[in-house]
This record gives sequence, structure tokens and C-alpha cells, in this order.
Amino acid sequence: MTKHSEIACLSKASIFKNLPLPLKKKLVTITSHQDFFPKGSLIRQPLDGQDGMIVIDSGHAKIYSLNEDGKETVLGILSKGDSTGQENLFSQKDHENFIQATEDCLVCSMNRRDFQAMLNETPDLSLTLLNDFGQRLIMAEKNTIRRNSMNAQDRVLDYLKEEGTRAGSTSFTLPFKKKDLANFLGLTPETLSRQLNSLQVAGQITVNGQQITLNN
Amino acid sequence: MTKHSEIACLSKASIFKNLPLPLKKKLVTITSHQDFFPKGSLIRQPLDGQDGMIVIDSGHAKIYSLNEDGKETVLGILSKGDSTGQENLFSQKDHENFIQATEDCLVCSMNRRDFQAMLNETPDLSLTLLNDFGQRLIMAEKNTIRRNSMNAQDRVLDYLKEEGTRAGSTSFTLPFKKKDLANFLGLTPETLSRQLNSLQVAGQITVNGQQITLNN
DNA sequence: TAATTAAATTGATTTAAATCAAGAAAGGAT
DNA sequence: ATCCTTTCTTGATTTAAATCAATTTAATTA
Repeated sequence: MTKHSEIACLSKASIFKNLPLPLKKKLVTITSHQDFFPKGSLIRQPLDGQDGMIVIDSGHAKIYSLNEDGKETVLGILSKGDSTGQENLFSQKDHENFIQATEDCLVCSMNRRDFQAMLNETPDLSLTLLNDFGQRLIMAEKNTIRRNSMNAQDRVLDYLKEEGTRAGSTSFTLPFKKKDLANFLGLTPETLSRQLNSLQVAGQITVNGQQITLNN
Repeated sequence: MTKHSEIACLSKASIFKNLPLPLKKKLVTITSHQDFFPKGSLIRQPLDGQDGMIVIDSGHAKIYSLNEDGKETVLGILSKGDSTGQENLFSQKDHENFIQATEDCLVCSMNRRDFQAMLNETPDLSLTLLNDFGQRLIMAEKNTIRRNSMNAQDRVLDYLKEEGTRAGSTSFTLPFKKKDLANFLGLTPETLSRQLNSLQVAGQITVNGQQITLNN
């Protein structure tokens, strides 16, 4: 593993990519680089003793919680460059969510103690993180609004458009199973299936397995 | 307005209350103290040019958004000591939510530029804020789980218990209109009314106007 | 590649909560 | 106090999405 690829890993993470190079170099020293997780394996789970944050270097993963009766709630999807766990870097409580690799994943991670020490020395890093957190809070609110004021079809369309924007193309592959997407949108797989079909009949989208094309 | 009350204002804000005194003193210098907003008035609204954060010194306020067809989504409720707007302190975008005083309010505020300058000098403050943000993100996830895996009645009960914990008593006054509470929980006022009634019949709570008592 | 398991789709039915409607209670304004 | 407006409640009805059920399709595994 070359130093170059280590810097590259951090540079992919949206949360770090705009940091000045010297800061990145410092971060490299406290980062565990590119651990491999095969598809289906758990990257994090409650009581695993892990307290840091992770960055997805390649592959996809999903974050979910399980309630007492085993019901799963999909809280988010991670793609290349996404990070999660920052919210645990500052609390003493253990995380309570599962993170599962939905494809083979390479993952970079850093632990709480190292990171906190680093934050104390580097105000720039704090500001970057604060900015990122702010964005996430705004996203969370947006999601609440979406769920509160949109019906099934509009939620699906809204998500697909967002995904299209993210992909920078009208054509893209769903980054995870429809089952999980349904849950993420607060729907059942059956309802999602019907809505996708209905949108296709209306000519708004073209669906081909996991491949989606937005028309207009 | 005495210096003492100015410090007191910051000390009430959960986000600042654990800061060391010297830091609080510094913050006081960039804070606008105790602006008065009568019940019903808007503390913040889109395009008002305000870009900072606020702390509620007394009274209650609600945060909500309006979509194109005028539908309101209640995003949160602010009580004494609560703060909001931190998420805007780091982005250049203007805020898009309304904040309305639901009672007469005294509000402290600080603007983006002053605050950012201060952050650069005081890493401790960044850490405190990061911690707070982390908590909020965790709360937002909790809320998603609640909405995804609870029916109307459980959502209401869950909220009431949370409020009871917050109030530190089994008896408390709802901090805002049932109409707004319903919206906040993703319900209609009719459904909330029925669920409160049903919980009372089941002996779980006692309802008297805005006054709620939890039994057991 | 066949066998097995999981995911996705399609149809029929149920249901929880929304909507519609109307009256009662509470808050503000004059 | 009286009027007017908004909120709250209660009942009847509708409806969007969930659930139940059965295939088809796709993905894993042996």
C-alpha cells in the first residue's frame, strides 16, 4: 500500500477532500487504510467496541437499525467517498446501528481518541467537520419534509431525481437493493415496485433491473 | 441589561452551558442579548438576511417549513435554552425555515461572521459544537426510526414519555398547540385527538387541555 | 449447471390513518 | 360582554398504502 493511495483514500472522502495537503498528511498517520469487507459482512455493529468514523473507499454499504422485534430501518446508504460515524467521535456512548457491506468494500477508519487529539491541534479540521455536520442536519430536515408532505410516488421520484443529480447523469444504477430503497423511503417493496412501474408507464422513467433512466 | 444576565443567557443554552467561563465571556461580546418577540411573531423567516444562530432565553417557538402549496411541516419545537441555526453558521446558503414565537420570547443571537471568526480562535468551542451536532444527528435518526416503525398511538406515547423525561415530571404542559404537535409527529390533529383519548381511556395518561399526566 | 434461497413483481384484500363534515370549546379582538 | 376566529373534538366515510398470497426472476451455493 503506497503513501499515495493513502492520501487518495482521504481525498475521496467528501468530508476531507478540501483539506489542505499538510492536514491530510497528518490524518493519514492516524488512519487505518483500506480494510477489506466482503459483500454481506458487517463493517460495524453494536457492542463491537469500535468508536471511530469510517470512510468508504470502494463499494457500497447500508446503515440500519434493528428494533426489539427485529424490524429493520434503513437509515442511509454509503457509496464511495461517503463517511459515517462522525457523530460518535464526540460522545462516550456506543453506536447502536449496523453497517453492512452490500458489495465488497474497502474501508478506511480512524478511532475516537486519535481523532479527538488531532481535532484539538487543528481548528481547520473542526470547521470542515462542522460544515459537514450542518449539511447533514439540513438533509435530515429535508427528509422529514419529504416524508411529511409527499405521497409514495412523489417520494420515489424525488429520490430518483436526487440520485440522478448525484450521479451527474439521467441514467444510473440504483446503489442498493430495491428492498432497502423501499425501507429507506418509508415504503414496502410492493409499493415501490408498483410506483416504479407506474412512473414507467407514465413515461417519466425507464426501469431495467437496477438501471434507471430519467426521461426529461 | 447587566453583564450577569448576559452570561446567564449563554449559560442557559445547553450548547454553551459547559464552556469554561473565559470562553463564555468572549461569546458575550459577539452576542445580541434578549431581543423581544411577541407571541405569534416570526423570529426568523426565509430571505430575512439573518444568517446566525439563536438561543431561546425564555418562551417557546416552533420551527417549520412551507412547501409550494402552503403545506406546513413542523420540524421542531424550541424551549428555554434550546438553540437552532448552528447548521447555517457554516454554509453560505440562506436558511429556508420559519421560526415563530408561540409565546412571548426573549432571544439571543449571534451572526455568522463573528461566530466563525471566534471558532477559528477557540478550538474548544468547535469541539463543544461538534458534540452537540453529533447528538442532533443521532436524534434525527431516532426520529426516522420512530416514524418508520411505530403506529400513531405509539408515536404519541413515545413523545409524551420523552417530554415527561425532559420536564423531569410525570405531569407537564404541552409546550405547543396540539395541531403543531400532530404535525410534528406526522399525524393529523384528528388522529392525535383520538389517540390521546384512547390512551386516556386505557388509563395510560390523563389529559386536561394542554396538561398531561403520565400514569406509571 | 442444478438446486436452493432471496428479491422482485403482480393481484386481491384489509386496514390505519386521512379526509370530510359539523359542532363544541377556547382565544382574541372590538 | 359579544362577536369572530381558530383550535379541538367526535363521527362517518374514503383512500393510499400495507398486508396477504402466489409467481416470476435473480442471485447464491453446492
